[in-house]
Amino acid sequence: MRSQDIRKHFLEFFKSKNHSIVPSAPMVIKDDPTLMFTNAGMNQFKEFFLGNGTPVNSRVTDTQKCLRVSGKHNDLEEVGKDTYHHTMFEMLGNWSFGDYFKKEAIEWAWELLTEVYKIDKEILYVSVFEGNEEEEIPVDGEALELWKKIVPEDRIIFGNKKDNFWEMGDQGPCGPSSEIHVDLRSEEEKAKIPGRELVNQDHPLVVEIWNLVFIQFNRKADGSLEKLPAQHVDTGMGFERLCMVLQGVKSNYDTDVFTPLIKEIEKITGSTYGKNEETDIAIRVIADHVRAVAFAIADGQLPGSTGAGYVIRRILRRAIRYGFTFLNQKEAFVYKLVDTLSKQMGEAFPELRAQQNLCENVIREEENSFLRTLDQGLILLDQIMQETPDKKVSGKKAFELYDTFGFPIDLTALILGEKGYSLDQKEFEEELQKQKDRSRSASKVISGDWQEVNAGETEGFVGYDTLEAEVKILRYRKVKSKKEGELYQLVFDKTPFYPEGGGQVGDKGVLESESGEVIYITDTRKENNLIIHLSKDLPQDLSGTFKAVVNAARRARTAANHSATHLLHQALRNVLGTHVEQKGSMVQSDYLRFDFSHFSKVTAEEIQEIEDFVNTRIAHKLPLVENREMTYEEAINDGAIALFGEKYGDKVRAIRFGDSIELCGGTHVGNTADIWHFKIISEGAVASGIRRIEAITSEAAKDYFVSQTEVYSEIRAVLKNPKDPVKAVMNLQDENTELKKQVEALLKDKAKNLKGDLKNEIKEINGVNFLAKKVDLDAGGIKDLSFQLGDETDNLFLIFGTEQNGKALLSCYISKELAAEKDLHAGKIVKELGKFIQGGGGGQPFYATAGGKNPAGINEALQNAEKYIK
RNA sequence: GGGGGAUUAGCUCAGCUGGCUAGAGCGUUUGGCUGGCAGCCAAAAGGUCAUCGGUUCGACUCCGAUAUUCUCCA
Repeated sequence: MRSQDIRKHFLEFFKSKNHSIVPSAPMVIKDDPTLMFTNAGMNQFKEFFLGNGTPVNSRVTDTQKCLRVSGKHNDLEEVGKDTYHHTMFEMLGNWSFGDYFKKEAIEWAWELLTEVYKIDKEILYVSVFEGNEEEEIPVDGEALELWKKIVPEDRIIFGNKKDNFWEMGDQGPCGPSSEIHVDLRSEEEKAKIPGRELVNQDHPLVVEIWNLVFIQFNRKADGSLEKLPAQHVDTGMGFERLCMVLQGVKSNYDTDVFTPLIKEIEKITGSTYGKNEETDIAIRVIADHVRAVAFAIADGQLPGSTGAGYVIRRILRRAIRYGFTFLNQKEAFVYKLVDTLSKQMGEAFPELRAQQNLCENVIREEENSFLRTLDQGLILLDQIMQETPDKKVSGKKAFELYDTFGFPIDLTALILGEKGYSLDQKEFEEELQKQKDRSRSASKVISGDWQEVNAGETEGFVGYDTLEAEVKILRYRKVKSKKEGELYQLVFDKTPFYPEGGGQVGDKGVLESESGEVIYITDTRKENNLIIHLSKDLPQDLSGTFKAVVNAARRARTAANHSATHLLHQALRNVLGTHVEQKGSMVQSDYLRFDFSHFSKVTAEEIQEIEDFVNTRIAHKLPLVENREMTYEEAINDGAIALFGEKYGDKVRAIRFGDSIELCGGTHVGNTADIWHFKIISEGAVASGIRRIEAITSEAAKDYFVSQTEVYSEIRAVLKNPKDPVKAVMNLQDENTELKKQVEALLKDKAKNLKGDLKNEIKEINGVNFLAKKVDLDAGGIKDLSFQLGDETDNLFLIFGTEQNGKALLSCYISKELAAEKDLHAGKIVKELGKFIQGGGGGQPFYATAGGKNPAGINEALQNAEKYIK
């Protein structure tokens, strides 16, 4: 069965059991601070488990693209070494939100595997949670009884808390799980060791394929469990593993999910899969990683140096590294695989096809830049080896190479090994750990339990139409972090405060109690679909009704910037072409930032055209037309622009100004006239194929023009109001360089004369050409003069003194030969003479200077100089 | 968000613990030689040593801040 059909059959099966098929959520998570990537099928439904939202259908099924790069069962560094771990994978799942529970979940899972996919019942094992005495959780007897009806008891295994009790995190919904395992070993192997002894033992051919989680508890901050009012089912089946089972192969990489990629890698790199273990690992690493990276980029996540972008960069660099070392790829090649991937998976995931061009460009650029890093690192490593005669390279050195210059540690170890050097791995690990501890303590967040104040559900955001509302506090908690200190997070029954999202910053404002107490709301965010208000303090009395008031001026400026962002988007597509796609935006009160795909610099003329386009629409006073109750399809049919990598609900909000229609949850002005004016202040690149425009509107634009005008008039005033200021400045510059040249020539002339005069004053004393004199030159001039005289006269001993800005300066020059011959040291001499001018000094044997605060002593110092050659 | 590094000629970079009058290669210009594949030889031009401040007799070098950039960690 082809992988495409395996996926289809799964979804169809649950559709026949009254489940709605929903699309995969984006792999990159945008508005959940606790998670960077979707790492399990349940992520997009988290809000339903937490009770923060209600699903349209209580039965849902999907295939979810997931990314795992850390965690108990998957470390990035392990992927590729075996045949069954991945960074990016698909998770097939079926879900019940307070609907069916263990009975149906278990029976349907068995039916699908054995009757639809026709997997031999004899090779399947199931596990049931054995209970945990410490936490007083009983054995999952319910699941056990259900399984007993289907499976012979000798194929039911009891699992401990680690394997069979599922938790989302330290806090939140959790519950026991039942896993289905499959034994793919040969008959001989099975005869030697029974399959049930290998379940959960990390055997590559005895693997878990489906995990059925029964969510029935909530874990509180103190570690205790409470029963949930509604019970849920959350299942996940690894798509790639299922394909392995159904296609009768022994490795995920032998399924048709991976074979096209592997063939292409063989072709590009001229290597063969299946002959050499090192080569195989490299090929698997690349095949796996290119999927993860391409999907992430298609979801809008570019490789970068922070957060999710950094994870993507690391994955891609690992692929490059393996290609570099084991497949001898010294030039960019990973990007060439995107085409194959897009052909193969573009049907199930159309974003891949749409973003193919971008994916290729971004990956190629990233490859080139990393190959440069590697080159640089190789040179540095060579240097380290030269500086290490005992051939024992310290972990500190290797860490520096890794930490500061980005040179991978495994490459360091490999090269050192080849050259017969050893590496202190332990010290390296220690250094790494230190760095981790530093970072962790800097970003640690401690959150307390939610304290309920008023019961009830929250209505959510009501601030499209109003900036003020009478609200009640539903719950609050205290959060402590190094960055922000102690803060309170408050949840209201409804709120006019816009939470940070869709690129727009969260609102600020105040909360007024009936008694007149005022609490400042410093920011508003969204977590698991819950709107959270941040404040430094809590009101004295939490129970009453409060007036929540948004900072209106700030919101108005933000709204102007957000609406301008839409017009800018439209302008870009008009002026530059429809290949322009939004790749990110940041809408604040004082400026806006817009990233978009475009492959060349936007010219000054185009910038002008874009500004004009937007300002024309501002001048046309286009009213806001808002539709909050459209379906996604209706909006798209109307011509609305949706964003890749964005998760849309079943009802969307469309924002329209004239011909600009976008799906958007942000706040906007009522009429484009409220934007006043739009001005681009910068344009530049953020990544290959991605450009960034920064712009300002309304008051900020006014301020900009005012300050620019001020600077301009100041310049004019300084230049005495010339007709053409630009020409005036250019004249000044020309004149300046001309004068500089003249001064230089004059000074040279002067020095020449002075030099001639001084030369005549040189006296021979004891075979040494000696001169001690006060001159009127600065430190640089004296040095110049000294060396010039030194070039022309042998056996020279010079002492110059000068007064500069009320301070005394002495300098001493001694011909090199003379210094060596007579054992003279200018530095020592000048130090001794320095006491006459109340100062100190030093330098080399042949030239030294001293400074002091007593210019009156210069003459005395000069008189004393002669004794050094007597 | 936290740490580390870098910023020197048009380009790629040296310049060690403060003091050799800031250098090299490539490139540019000029002159000479030469029948090519990076032609050869000679000479010259080209630098606010990122910016600002501090320490010092003296700062490219040490310290602090800023900007830009690379990199690791979260």
